[in-house]
Amino acid sequence: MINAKPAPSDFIRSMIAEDLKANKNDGRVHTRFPPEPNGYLHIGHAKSICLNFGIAAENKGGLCNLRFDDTNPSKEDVEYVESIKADIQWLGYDWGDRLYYASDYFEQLYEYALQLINYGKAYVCDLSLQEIREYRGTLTEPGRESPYRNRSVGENADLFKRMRDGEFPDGSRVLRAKIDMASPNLNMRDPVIYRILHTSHHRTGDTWCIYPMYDFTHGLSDSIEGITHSICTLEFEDHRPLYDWFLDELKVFHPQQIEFARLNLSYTIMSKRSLLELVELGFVSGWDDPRMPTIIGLRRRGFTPESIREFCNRIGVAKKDSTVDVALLEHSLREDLNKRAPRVMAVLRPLRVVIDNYPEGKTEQLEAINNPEDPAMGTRKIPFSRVLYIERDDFRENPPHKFFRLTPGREVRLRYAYFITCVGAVKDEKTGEITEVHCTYDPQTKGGDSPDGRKVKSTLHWVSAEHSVNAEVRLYDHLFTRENPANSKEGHDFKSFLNPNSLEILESCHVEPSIANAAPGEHFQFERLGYFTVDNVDSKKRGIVFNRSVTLRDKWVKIEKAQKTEVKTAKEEKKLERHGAITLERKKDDARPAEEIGIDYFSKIDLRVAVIKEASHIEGSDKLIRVMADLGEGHLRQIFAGIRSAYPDPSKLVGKKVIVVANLKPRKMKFGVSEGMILSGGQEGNLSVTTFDGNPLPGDEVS
RNA sequence: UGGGGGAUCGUUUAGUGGCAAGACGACAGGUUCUGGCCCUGUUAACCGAGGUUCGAAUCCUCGUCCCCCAGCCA
Repeated sequence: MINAKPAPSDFIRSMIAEDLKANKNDGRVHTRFPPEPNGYLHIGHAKSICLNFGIAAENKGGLCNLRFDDTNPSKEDVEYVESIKADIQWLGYDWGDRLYYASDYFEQLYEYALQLINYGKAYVCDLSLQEIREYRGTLTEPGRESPYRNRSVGENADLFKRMRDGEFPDGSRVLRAKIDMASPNLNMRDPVIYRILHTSHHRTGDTWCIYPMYDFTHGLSDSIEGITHSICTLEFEDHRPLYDWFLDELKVFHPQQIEFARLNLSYTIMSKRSLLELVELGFVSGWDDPRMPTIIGLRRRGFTPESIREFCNRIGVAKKDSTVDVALLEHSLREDLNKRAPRVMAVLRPLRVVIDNYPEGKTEQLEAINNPEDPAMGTRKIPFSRVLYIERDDFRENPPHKFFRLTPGREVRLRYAYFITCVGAVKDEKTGEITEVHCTYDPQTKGGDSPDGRKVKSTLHWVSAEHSVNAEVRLYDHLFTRENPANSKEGHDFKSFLNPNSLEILESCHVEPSIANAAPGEHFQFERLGYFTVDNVDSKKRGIVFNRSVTLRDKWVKIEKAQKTEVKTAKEEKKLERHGAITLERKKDDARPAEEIGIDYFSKIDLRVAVIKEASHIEGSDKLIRVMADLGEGHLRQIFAGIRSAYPDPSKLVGKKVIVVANLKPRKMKFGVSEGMILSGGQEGNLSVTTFDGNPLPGDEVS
């Protein structure tokens, strides 16, 4: 049973509860999920699915239909119909025998249209597309009535029948509702309800060459199916008067339309159009690319239906536009997989470890717990031998502060195996890269505990070199670098924020032998790394492939990051102060003196490498230089820098690599908008910008 | 400048005239054979200005800001 947890409460559910109390609709609750089969379902649709099917499930006798809104054959396809059905089922919902298509109602819809004509409430209009637009008026001016508005009922009926019979070409005529061309609601200015489209429909074939529009179709389909609550997204709010108008004029059963805010997720996009673009332009491998917010993409990535449903439960339903933090989605997955995923050991970036005092050729089978969260999942055996692999990240020749892992002279635990002590490291003389680490083990610590109560500061995962299985692992990160790529304030195209590091493929990973034959879709926790799922597309072809579904929360990366920014800020703080460039605003109640500004503020400063493409003096300013800088964003930024005194010939700056504070609020100046700040320092008289000699790329983060 | 909607911790959602609550995040600590899980604590909000009231996030007035609408798309 879905929704075992207490049902969430929201304004829609309260509304339905009120209706039930008033015995509206004879106590029936009947919803529907009405996708248009013109694309794949995404997490935003999941919200709607969970809402509609959820409400039906929560109410006694409640039902939810699946109805395809297939009124535009030029965009729709059976491929999408099938994928949508599969996705809903995978999410765990069941429409029973109530699978419908708006196209099932075409004949009845046609009759309704004829009825409207007979009531004098609809007319055939011969205006062109362009003319209809002109006659509609604007947001502030009323529209004008079509010269065809007052055709007789007989003529309208005749013309409409002939439209159906295919006598007229596409675009030559439409059927319009006769409402009010002066209505402040544009939707009520004689909306089109039928258009001519000589296009084959994926279900009705060539039976029809006229197709009904959404507004006409949707409400009447709801009515035909006896839907009590027709739940849709906010943008249809101003369509509600029209929804109501059709039902009232035709005097048929009148469902209630209720609108809620669609889901937006940080670091991704949700519009079908944009998603399609990513697929068609090849920025992703397909609708099922594990970085896509599509249901099929999330599924391939390793999300479970339970985690998605739980997520939908948590985000709530309201009318406020919102962007949910993707961290909440990730949290829901971790929470689910923590309970269910078996733990295994896998080494992604292998470093060879030789246990010098372990007998050559010997193998031991050590017992490991499958899931500490669920003892019922039992134990398994894993092979141990003299040569092992550990994670490269788990060894440091010169350990930073708070690094607890393996380092020369230090003893650590190999999970479920032995304590080992590092006695040496082999380096590639040319590159300086560590190629092998030598250790000794303490036979007394077999199983991972020391009889003398000795403690170690960390436990490492490992695999036996000889027994491990090679695997490919794909690491994913957010598809976009911006929280809200779709609506950038600067008006950039969402594609300019694609994250170049959203996919990293690791080909020489080693996993423990127990999962050599894991089935596609199986979930595991790779201890200390994250949750991984066997890829269901590429695994068969080329050996086993794992997708990283989500990382484990990781305190060490936070410590490491904090250490880096500490160094960075200590250096940069001075420069910024000297330049007098940044005044950090303190909160009202913040009692700290200004000189004790917290490190948090500085960790938010985004320093980027930029190449200066143009530099020129500005007429009317003896201090500023105007610079166009490339930060690798696909466009140049205009920056005004107060460095003219140091650069009488600004062209010297062209081609120089400099550091730019990239995340400052664009500042309007007399000469234009300044989109950043160039780091510079020095005393009066020897001021200069900070430049680079190495080979950093534009947009590289400076730390 | 017309119409329709919306503003509560960083994010999200409760609270509808009587103690501003939870979740995620962030931060700090405890525990630990996963720097995971778990536990504890800290941080942090009613868009603004008036008014009504013993008492306002909630009711009233006037503002401000944000979203949607000018497809023969849905």
